[in-house]
Amino acid sequence: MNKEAVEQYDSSVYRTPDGYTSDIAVFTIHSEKREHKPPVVNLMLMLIRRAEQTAEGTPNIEAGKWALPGGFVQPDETALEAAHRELEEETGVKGIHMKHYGMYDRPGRDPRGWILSNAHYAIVPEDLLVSRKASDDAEDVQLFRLEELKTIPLAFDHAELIADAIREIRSDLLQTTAAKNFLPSEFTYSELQAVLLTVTDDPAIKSEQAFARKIKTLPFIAEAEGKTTARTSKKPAKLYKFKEMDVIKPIYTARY
Amino acid sequence: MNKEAVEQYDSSVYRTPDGYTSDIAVFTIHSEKREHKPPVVNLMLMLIRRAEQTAEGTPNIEAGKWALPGGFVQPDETALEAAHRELEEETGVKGIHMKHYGMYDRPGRDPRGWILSNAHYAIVPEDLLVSRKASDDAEDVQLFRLEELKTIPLAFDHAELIADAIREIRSDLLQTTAAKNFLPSEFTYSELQAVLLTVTDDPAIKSEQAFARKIKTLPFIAEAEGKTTARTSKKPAKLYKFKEMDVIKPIYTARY
DNA sequence: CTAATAGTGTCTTTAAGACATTATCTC
DNA sequence: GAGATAATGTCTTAAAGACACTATTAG
Repeated sequence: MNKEAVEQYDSSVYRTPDGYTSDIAVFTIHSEKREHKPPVVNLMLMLIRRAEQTAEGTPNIEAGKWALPGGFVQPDETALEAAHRELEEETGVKGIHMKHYGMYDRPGRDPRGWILSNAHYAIVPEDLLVSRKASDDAEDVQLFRLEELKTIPLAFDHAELIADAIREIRSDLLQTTAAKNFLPSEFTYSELQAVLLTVTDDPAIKSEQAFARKIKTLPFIAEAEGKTTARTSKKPAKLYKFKEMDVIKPIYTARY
Repeated sequence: MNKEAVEQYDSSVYRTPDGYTSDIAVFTIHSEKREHKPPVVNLMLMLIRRAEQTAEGTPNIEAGKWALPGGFVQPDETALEAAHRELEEETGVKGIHMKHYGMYDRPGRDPRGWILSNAHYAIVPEDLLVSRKASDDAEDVQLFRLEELKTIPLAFDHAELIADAIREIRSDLLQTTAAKNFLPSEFTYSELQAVLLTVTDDPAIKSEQAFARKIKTLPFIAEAEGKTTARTSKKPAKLYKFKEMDVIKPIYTARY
């Protein structure tokens, strides 16, 4: 590295952003048990309601509207690290799957100035969200079904961030092995199927028999030899697990 | 919007980034004709050699190393707009396909300070790059085959940006209709096949007969009725075009 | 026994894979 | 006619789709 060059560099010739934030679209799958009927399984998004006042007691921007959790990135961390830190501060959840999916930098998107947002989506198993920090007022943190999102007031350009997050998680669930982040390490065919059905109505995935057969032939899924569980039905069901491998299925071919 | 809140907001309580840059991985497909043999077709990446001195005459950081073209984003534009502007300034090329694929913000990635890089990849048909601006010294702008990239000195963390760009364009070419950006609006099966073969060796794509048959059944490709061209062979070949549609092919199913 | 999910048998239909053959044109 | 790419014919094999049927167990 050229030391002289570093010292001579004058960043003041360029205008610099007024802030760099990390936002998180936290998804979970909510399963609602019903008597004598299969459970209603839904993909849900966690939003927080912006407070009327800031911590300093001044009126808060976009107060009362719903927003993705997030906050300013510190100079000694990446936005991904900030997202993990903020999600833990907000919900007590840590160690979950998180992925960058977009960058939002349209001039005027935030009235406070030139503020960049690095957007991530997170996948959180439902049970982790239930054991949420007591410090959060339940009124201000809420899970929404995806259809509900059109009907509530959203802060800043978060309607756009959310629409993009949904598109991203949908394609990741169907085209990568991302579904594993909603599941225990060993799972039944019907558990995997339930995750996929939150984002698709493909008949080949909808049919129990077809899917139960298909899962055995998928190169990225292995049987957990000999293991079964009765957690999804009275009859014990075989357990499967994801293999560690990259999957690219070209749209131009049929097989793997 | 809450006006009082805007005025009371004090951005100085947070440290702000020292710069926001937009970088571009410019890909093109180079086709080298040979006598009595099929042409050698390769995916190539354009890089620029960093000057010894800045425009102000001071020593340049990372001078002499190869880097992705790019530069600082202005407050009145998005990084995507900046990428288009910079690519035109650099190569005279405009109106081409450009896509965000990553954000690079690791502390220390740029010795000049806390500098964020919003990375894009661009797809440029080869003939547009040939008519490059004369103002560029040919020595300092060069196309590299992907294998060559391991052997040349790269500036900053651009080795990482480039590796991610290659992964992204590879998966986009195979899993989306991105290949259309390397092709004329109407193309033969062998032209599409040549594009795909730059990023895959899938036997179903490699075989002429198999691919010529398969292209007729793809739901996102239509025949250009009655039209043919002889530009790829002595025998006139049918022309095809991409339909305007989203394609998601789940890894869990066989058909569309 | 009933109800529910798990899992198999089997037949039909469709598509993939392989390989040979024909078509069209330039040189 | 040689040589190149384009395109089809046809046979074999594998997989998808459909539907009936069996298995296991809680209540």
